[in-house]
Amino acid sequence: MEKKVSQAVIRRLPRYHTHLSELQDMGITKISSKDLGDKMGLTASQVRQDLNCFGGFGQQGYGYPVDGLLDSIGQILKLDEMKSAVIIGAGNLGSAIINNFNFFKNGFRLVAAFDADPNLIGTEISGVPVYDVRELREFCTNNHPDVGVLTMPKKFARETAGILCDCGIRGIWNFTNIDLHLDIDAVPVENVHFAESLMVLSYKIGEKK
Amino acid sequence: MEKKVSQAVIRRLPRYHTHLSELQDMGITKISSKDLGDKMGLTASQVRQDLNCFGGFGQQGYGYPVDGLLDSIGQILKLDEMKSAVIIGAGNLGSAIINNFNFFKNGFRLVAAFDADPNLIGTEISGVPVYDVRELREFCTNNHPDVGVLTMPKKFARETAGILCDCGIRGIWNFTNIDLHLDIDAVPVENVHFAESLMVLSYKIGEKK
DNA sequence: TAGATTGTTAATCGATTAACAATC
DNA sequence: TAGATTGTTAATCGATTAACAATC
Repeated sequence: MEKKVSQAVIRRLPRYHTHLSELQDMGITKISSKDLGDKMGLTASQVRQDLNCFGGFGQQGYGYPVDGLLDSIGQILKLDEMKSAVIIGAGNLGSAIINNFNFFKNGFRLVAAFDADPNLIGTEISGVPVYDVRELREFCTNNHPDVGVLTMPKKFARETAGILCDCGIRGIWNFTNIDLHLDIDAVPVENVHFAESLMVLSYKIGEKK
Repeated sequence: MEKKVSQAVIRRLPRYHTHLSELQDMGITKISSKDLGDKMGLTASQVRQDLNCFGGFGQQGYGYPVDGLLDSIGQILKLDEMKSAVIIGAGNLGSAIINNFNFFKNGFRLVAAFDADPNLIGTEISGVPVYDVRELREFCTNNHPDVGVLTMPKKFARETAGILCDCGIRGIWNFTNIDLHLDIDAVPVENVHFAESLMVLSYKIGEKK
């Protein structure tokens, strides 16, 4: 497992996980690299290369066991190690994520939300308490959450990311339209940029004409 | 402009747009490929290669004019051509997107929302009327929206995508955790997969340890 | 055993980086 | 003019695909 795994492979891992889950739900117990590749739009060769970055999960002449492979990928993605998260920004987007997103299924427990709005502070959203954002630093110092979810207005994003990093956050899940990519090299950042995604769609539509 | 532009370049275009906007807001009028690359975490060479897929926007010995380049990239992304969109699913996530996301800024007008909940049907969310999802097909046939935004429960995603394609939709912006990539080759799909993003973050955190 | 399909090495393809002449 | 920086070609690097021996 000592070869360096490329970014491209890492980004495909969650897709393997999703598709294998689907197969499991359908009661399928084994799958060949050919069939899995067809389902995902990859070549059989690529599927085998990808999986072999992490180990030999298959069996010659047979294929891959769905259950076993799903478990293994879950472990590679560390979905089995429970982590804690806080969310900063409990407005529309923040509360939508709190209410809708299944943190637990992805190995996370959402322990607290933070906001500046006095009408929200002190309430609960789907069982998650909303605290005053001014208490963020103290809370993190005491409770060292693993991940910070950024759903506040983007002008506060850098400042908030700074506080989280000060307190030893291990990762940032960024929903603001700001490029946090490079600023904080030490802490991994994953961006969910709605606008970028829609712009790409706009471009693709233009190409079709 | 006849060279085929790679997927990798296309995905960087929105980032150029975002960063150039930022520069413009700061009152900066020109930028070199070196400085823009530093800001974005790319090499100067890559910046020049990327931009030259679409034309020579710079000037030797000077650099790139921020305003002009921003405009040009906006045109490449077709942000200047107004398109219409409908959103299917006006629950938590759907309403969060309706309320928060600036469609107009990205060249879109959100003309209608659809839902199955009788409590929502007939209401308005941020000025967008919510219709019965059973009227989706008729509405699209009559109004031919350009893009469909999928924010309904994932079990209805494929069926809904089918209806939209029947009615000649030009693009799909998919927020459900389903891989619509390949099903409908003719219609471009852009996925916003929260879960995949968080799984990648989980993996990266695991790597750091 | 024969057929199927993996794991893995080699070949190809494409994307990034480096280099440099052109030119503002 | 001299300095800076582009546009573009060539070199390098990495990722995908093809091929095939190993083996279930």
